[in-house]
Amino acid sequence: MKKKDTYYLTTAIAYANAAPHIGFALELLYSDVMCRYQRLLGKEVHFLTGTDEHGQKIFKAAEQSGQDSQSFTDEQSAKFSELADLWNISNDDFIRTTEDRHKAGAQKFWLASMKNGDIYKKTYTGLYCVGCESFKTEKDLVDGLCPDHKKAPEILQEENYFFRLSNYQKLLEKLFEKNKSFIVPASRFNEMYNILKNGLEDISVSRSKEKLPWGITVPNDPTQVMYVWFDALTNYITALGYGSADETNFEKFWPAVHVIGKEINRFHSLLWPAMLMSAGLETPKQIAVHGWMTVDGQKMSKSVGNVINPAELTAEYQLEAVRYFLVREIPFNDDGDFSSEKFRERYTADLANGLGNFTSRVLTMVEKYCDNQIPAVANIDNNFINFIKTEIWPNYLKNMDVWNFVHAYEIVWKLVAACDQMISDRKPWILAKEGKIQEVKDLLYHLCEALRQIAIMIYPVMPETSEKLITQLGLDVNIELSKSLSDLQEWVDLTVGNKINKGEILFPRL
RNA sequence: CGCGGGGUAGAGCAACCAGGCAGCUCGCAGGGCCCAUAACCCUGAGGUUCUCGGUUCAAAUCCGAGCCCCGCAACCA
Repeated sequence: MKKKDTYYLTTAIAYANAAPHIGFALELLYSDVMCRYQRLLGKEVHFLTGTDEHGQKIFKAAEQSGQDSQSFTDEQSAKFSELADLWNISNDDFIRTTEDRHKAGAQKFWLASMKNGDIYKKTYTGLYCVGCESFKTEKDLVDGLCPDHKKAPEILQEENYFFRLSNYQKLLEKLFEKNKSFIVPASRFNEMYNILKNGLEDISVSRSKEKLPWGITVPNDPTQVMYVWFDALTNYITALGYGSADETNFEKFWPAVHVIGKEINRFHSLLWPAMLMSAGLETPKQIAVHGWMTVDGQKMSKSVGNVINPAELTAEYQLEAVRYFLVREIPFNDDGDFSSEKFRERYTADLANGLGNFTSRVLTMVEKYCDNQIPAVANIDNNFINFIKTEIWPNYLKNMDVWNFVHAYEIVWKLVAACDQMISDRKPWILAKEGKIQEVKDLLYHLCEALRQIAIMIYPVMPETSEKLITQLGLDVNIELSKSLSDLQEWVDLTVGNKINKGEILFPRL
């Protein structure tokens, strides 16, 4: 089974107990950039996102809102798929854990794991807080009391199903040793590797239905529902049709690259691979762990009141600019800060004064000096071509490949700066006055071609701007974007004589 | 002694692994230009590289001690 031309990427599924958080938008965005890039590389991409809709918190949130759980989650989940549309996310599928295709698959998965002897019943004795309706650990308690309800928890026994995570200690270690980029960045890999080496214990993977009616029923035991994580993680394969009559997509696309936030790394890097091994399936290709966004240097929190609503953010600023800012400013492998001030700075410097102004000056000159047409070139500047070919593209590609979008786009803007500098050096307005019109045309031809290549490089992060640029150069968007990246990065003859379409200013000053 | 990351111009970061003129972006000051969105180009100012000690011809870099910030552990996105 050959899969080298496919690329399957998932975001974590968002827990749908509240309105979408900017952090999830960021995760969607990183994923979208990578998927669009992979499509440019010619891969057949399958991009999945969705919502996680079971568990205690959802059940309670629904109760509080006075709705039944299903209509509550219908409403919540819609907000997330709307966000994906609003942010121009190119996902191919959107899964909800309350869908039948997921529930059926999750149960199949349970049975596969159970058949291998990895799921067993055990009586669990724990400290149960009636107020919270959940078990507490010693560490949760303050002075022996539940911090939320100020009551001592009861000692309660419950029979649950457990997953033999401990069985996979050795196999997981092997997985980690064999593939050092199983988790990126390396710091996250090390974190998990250390936890792993400290030893894994079996974990409880079901709850009594009596206490928690909102979940997927354990196969052959109507008294129990699956623990949300055991349920949720399987979305990555149930969405591909695992366990259904048609497993074509599963065969074709699995295993996945999982894009997740650092807070759920354990579940994805330790529990999930063990679950997959238990069900006799391939482990994920990679876990890519991104950092968090701070606002004005502070952690976002409801009590501070600095939580950013993604829809409000893009209502205030141009979506493409927001996408660029986040990708350029919040490094994938680390935390990064958002502030209006930083946004304006980068917008003005990179988009308005940088790319936008550069586009504008080039197209205006083509209008003015070349009768609005892509000029014919007499002398090719090999230094310039080599610069793009050897300094820009390889660096761009190398960084995009490893989620280093910050550097990849830094490189692209180096090209913009080099072009601006070239205009200053050659002074086309003087050449024009001196009647050296072919020299002007040669220069402008090079600048137009550079602009075309820049349009391709920015496509993953600013697809609409990319298309605008391509159109302005008198090219056909559909034809250009259907070409392979190796063709697109070659220096080509733009269609000489093509009319350019100078449009609106790309990025007006704020 | 739980594990790990970090402290470098006003801000954000690079250089550290493998010691050799401390670099980039933004901001600031001055100059140039007139194709362009008051944009663009050039020059300049600005550093006790957290502290103390050690190794070395030479330390931001290596070693030791300390101070401070942060992440994971702990269903935060």
